[in-house]
Amino acid sequence: MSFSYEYARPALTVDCVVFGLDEEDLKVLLIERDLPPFEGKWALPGGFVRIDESLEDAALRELQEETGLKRVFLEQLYTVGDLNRDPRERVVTVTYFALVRLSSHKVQAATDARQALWFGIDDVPKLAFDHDKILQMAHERLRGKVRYQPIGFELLPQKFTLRQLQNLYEVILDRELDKRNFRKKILGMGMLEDLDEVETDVAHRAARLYRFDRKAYKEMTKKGFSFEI
Amino acid sequence: MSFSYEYARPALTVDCVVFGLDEEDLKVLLIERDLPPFEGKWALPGGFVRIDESLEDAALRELQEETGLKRVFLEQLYTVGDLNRDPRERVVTVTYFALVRLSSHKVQAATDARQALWFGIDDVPKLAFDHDKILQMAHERLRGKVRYQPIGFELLPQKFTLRQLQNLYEVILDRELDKRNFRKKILGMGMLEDLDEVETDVAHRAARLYRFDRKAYKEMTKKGFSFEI
DNA sequence: TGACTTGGTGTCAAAGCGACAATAAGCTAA
DNA sequence: TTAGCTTATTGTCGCTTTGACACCAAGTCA
Repeated sequence: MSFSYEYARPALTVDCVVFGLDEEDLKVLLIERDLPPFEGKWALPGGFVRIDESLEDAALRELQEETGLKRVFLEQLYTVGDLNRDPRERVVTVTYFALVRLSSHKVQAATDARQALWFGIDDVPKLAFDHDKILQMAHERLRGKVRYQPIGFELLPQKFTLRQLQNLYEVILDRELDKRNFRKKILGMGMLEDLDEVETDVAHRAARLYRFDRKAYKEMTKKGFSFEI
Repeated sequence: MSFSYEYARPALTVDCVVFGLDEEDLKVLLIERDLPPFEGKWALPGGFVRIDESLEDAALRELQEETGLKRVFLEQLYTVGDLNRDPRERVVTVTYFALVRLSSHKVQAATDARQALWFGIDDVPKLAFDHDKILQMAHERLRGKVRYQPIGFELLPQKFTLRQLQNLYEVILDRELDKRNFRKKILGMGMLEDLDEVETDVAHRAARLYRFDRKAYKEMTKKGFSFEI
């Protein structure tokens, strides 16, 4: 069976840049390709869009098929359609990006992928296609977004310490923040719920645990509050 | 002649949201469709991507063909691929948005369009396809962007008065700004060149003319300056 | 020349920002 | 038991930025 059209059509794919936080390092999820072209090379998880699924559904499906990741929140990033980005033929790809809690997602390679692995953002090898460029764009978007949207919380465990939160911002923004000013600012926003618990199994004074208060945050944005770090 | 593929492929199009400023109103460029579907309805200029042109080239070509507009600066906005957004078949569209000086661009309908016209942003009729949604998204992007990037200058004549600039921000942000504070802030940024000229043909005291100093602005951003209104 | 319209300017109080250091709590090892 | 180590927690102060606010200047027109 085949499909015919009056004019040539580019193939349409989706690719996903998934970020995670592992203790103190920002990581990105990559797969090792099991098919040509670029067989054996590392690449972003992704694949062809089927005619009867939305773009986001395609991205979610490919992500699950190739890495085992389910139910992540995807945000569209950019659509790349340069003429020779795929050696086979004209391919246009819609890219997505996502943030996940590394600890709560087991990854496992499957269809079309030999392996799925988390790479430290500074240890990413040369990627297939123009995926380096896409990854770079996603990284920039992350840096930009984290400053005015509370997306950092997607990357942390549900319960976290202020030190973890600050560390996350320092890793993503790639600069140090003053501990006192950071705490003052974040706590002053009133969107952290103090759980009245402390962390355990640390060899020093235990820090208090907090939780992101989604409801409070929504209320605040409705009233014109604007998050900013 | 026809083209066959093993799997069904969505058609790929581009659509453009072009904003302009007319004295005091924000306008958007629309075309009246001359072909089914939605023949006779107003829509965003756009059309099919050819197999041998980049997405942006396609957008520029369609814009020129349908409205006569040339050499505009396009920025990619979003890619829409819902299943039934086109009654004919599955169509995925990559949307772009642009800002132009209304005065320096004559528009004229051509291919596939009966007319090309500027509509006040509040007087836009019901559009073909899901173009209403796309326009709304573009409008939000514009509002968001204008606050932290000096894009407003794309919409004004090269020489402009501070009143014109302030009016632009008021129209886009949809709120009034304090004249003194606005001038203090904008002039304090040091990216306006005082031309030592005044406007003419006004029935009151003539205002000084300024020009956006692109070079100074670039220097400043290099040094970490961040534009913000 | 007087009335009208818009252009252009400065101050002050409040809030927010960044720089800065000392004590508290809990663990470990002697 | 205690000394020492590590990290948690907290507040002040000066500076800058922000937003509120009102009057005179310049030019046109009748």
